[in-house]
Amino acid sequence: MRTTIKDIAEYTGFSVTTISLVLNGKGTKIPEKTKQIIFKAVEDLDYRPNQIAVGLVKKRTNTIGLIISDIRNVFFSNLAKGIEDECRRNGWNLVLCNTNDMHERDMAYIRVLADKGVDGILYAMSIDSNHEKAMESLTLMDSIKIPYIMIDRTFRQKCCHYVVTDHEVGGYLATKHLTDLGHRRIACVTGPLHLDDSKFRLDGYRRALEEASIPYDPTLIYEGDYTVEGGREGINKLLGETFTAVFAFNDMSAYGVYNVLKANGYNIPDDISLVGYDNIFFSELLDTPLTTIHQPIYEVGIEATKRLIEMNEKKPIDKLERVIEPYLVVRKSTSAVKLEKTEANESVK
Amino acid sequence: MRTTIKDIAEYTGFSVTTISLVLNGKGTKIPEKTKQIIFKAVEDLDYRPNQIAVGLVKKRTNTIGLIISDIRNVFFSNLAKGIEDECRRNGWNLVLCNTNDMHERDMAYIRVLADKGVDGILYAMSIDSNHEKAMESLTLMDSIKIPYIMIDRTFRQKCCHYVVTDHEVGGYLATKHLTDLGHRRIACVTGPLHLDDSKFRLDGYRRALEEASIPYDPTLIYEGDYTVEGGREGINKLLGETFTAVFAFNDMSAYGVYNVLKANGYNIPDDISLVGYDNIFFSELLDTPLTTIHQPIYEVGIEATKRLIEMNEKKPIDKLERVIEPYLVVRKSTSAVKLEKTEANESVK
DNA sequence: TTTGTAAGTCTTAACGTTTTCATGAATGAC
DNA sequence: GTCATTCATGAAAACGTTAAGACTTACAAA
Repeated sequence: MRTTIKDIAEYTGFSVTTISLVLNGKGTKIPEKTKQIIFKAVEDLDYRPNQIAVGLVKKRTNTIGLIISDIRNVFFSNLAKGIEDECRRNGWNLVLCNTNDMHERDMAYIRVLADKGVDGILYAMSIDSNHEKAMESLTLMDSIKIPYIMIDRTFRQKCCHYVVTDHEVGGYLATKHLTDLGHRRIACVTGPLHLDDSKFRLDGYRRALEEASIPYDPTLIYEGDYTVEGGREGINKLLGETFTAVFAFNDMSAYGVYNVLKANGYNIPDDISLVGYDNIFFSELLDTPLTTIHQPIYEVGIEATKRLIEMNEKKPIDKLERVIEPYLVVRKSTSAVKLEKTEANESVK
Repeated sequence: MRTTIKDIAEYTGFSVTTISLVLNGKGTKIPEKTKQIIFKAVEDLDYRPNQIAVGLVKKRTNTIGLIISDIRNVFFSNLAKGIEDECRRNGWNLVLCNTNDMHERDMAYIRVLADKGVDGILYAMSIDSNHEKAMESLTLMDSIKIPYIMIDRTFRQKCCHYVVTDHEVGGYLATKHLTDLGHRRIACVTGPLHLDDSKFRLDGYRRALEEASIPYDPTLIYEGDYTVEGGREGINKLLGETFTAVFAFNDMSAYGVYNVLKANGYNIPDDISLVGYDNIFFSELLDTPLTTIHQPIYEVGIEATKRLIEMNEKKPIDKLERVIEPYLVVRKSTSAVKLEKTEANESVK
């Protein structure tokens, strides 16, 4: 079978301790000659330490667990890539867990990862987690005593480490861009509003509205679910109202809006402006490239991973609250509101 | 710290052996009463076996390693989802490795996965692997004695297990669809032609051409690299030739072709028909939804994972050669060739 | 000569399980 | 009443490492 440290010991005539010492750079008292013999043997026999055995005694696996809803979601695969890239740079590994946004899977995976002895968990909570469920999974997290960082989504009721983008600012930037273009009736297709990220984006939307002295009109808000289909349904509902712009809370639902709008003969942006959120790379490939909010999600992955690894190296951190700023990417799906349009809306108002 | 089996032993007064026996369902001789006591203790103390220790003695980790180029690639994230879903169903886990298509990373990850004691590896070889490199990584694979299955890409020179889609048939279906529509000058933006998958797709293209008695014209072939940018470059080069249809060897490069074509004032499909390959979800969202070849890649993931797990359960399989059939998805980017166009081309010819 | 120190190496326990084999008690057959 | 068998359980080794500490030997200082 595989070469073990005992094989090296026999081969060289030294004890396993000496081998271990040398190989772990702790052989300060070991003369160069002995080291050379050992290194040569390692080479000859192609020895590499069994990491399971190492893990058992060191209680370290250099492994991170990532819990997300679905890796097929471009948002999450970007995140995962950032995480894995940073892992590799540090000689760590990543185990991937998809929950399909089901709370019980969050729970199951947290336990499994603990059993596997991962050294840290990056956690994007399931979308179906209400207050109680969120509390339950975070309590479980705390109980297993493994460092963890919440990514993308926070849960304000509980104090935990997190690395997120500033959803409020993102919502604000998207909306301000539209108000700056003269839009006053701006429809929203949001994400699930029990989620902090959606809530914050809506806060940003309202702030921008206020700044432009535009009253908040709840009839222009449709609570979606971050899917293309949700976007389609949302805009179909919304089409009964009057508006000159739509702010979709992620690019996927923006695609749904985009499709339905075009299918109904609307011109984007001449008739209706559209802004998305996420800046998925597909968004620039659309016939009318999408104006959107760029979330540096790859960077969130890197940052969170760095911190998680740090937590294992150094003493525990007080409280990690890292907020990364999103920014607006203007493309072709937004334009200044047409005068006639504005008048038409004014009259309806 | 964490509850260990010793804690359960102390708590119940039984030995660790008895606990282990009961918990592993091997306590045939252990009376029901004892079992109840032990189960209760496990419940009370919230005991779960340390999988690292289990792994060390059983030499099983119930973990699969996945080596791909980049999880951000929608193709691979679909694959990964299939794999992870099947893993979960079997109580297995997935460790994700991105190589960015660099051969040395293939090599490094293979070793790391072996060190970590994974029970199987799913391997999509790096795109930069020439014959020699491919041989090198497969030799390494063989040497670590861990079951592995090649996915998506094969390497004909070496006999290994694989689960792939039928690229030849895919290339044939795409091309036949175009010849059926009357196209006779069909340009290709291929993938890297040292890869079997690209080679096979081209074979399929030629077969369809032959069937329609159309001579193969190398000037219509551009060797791309499966990226949007590659698609752009390809079509720009190709625009010097005359053709009425383009077959892009994946959807990503089809997007590049699509963009450039539209930017140059061509109408799709009236002026030029376009067919892609992969059926990425985004393809149906384009203003002109893309006709493409659907690769059941999620299913490839499931199938490969099933087999890999089987290999661990049962005796080794002779040779796994599973080919999953792709199929054509007709959307709006292809149409019958216009008569005038055909004449124009004929005259050029 | 004794004592101390350092160099070079090894013995042993530990990590948390599973598994082989042993042991003692109870039961049943003769 | 003896022996064999079954039942119920436990001791100990093993998995492949690391690490605390012990043990030699050599040499220098007192």
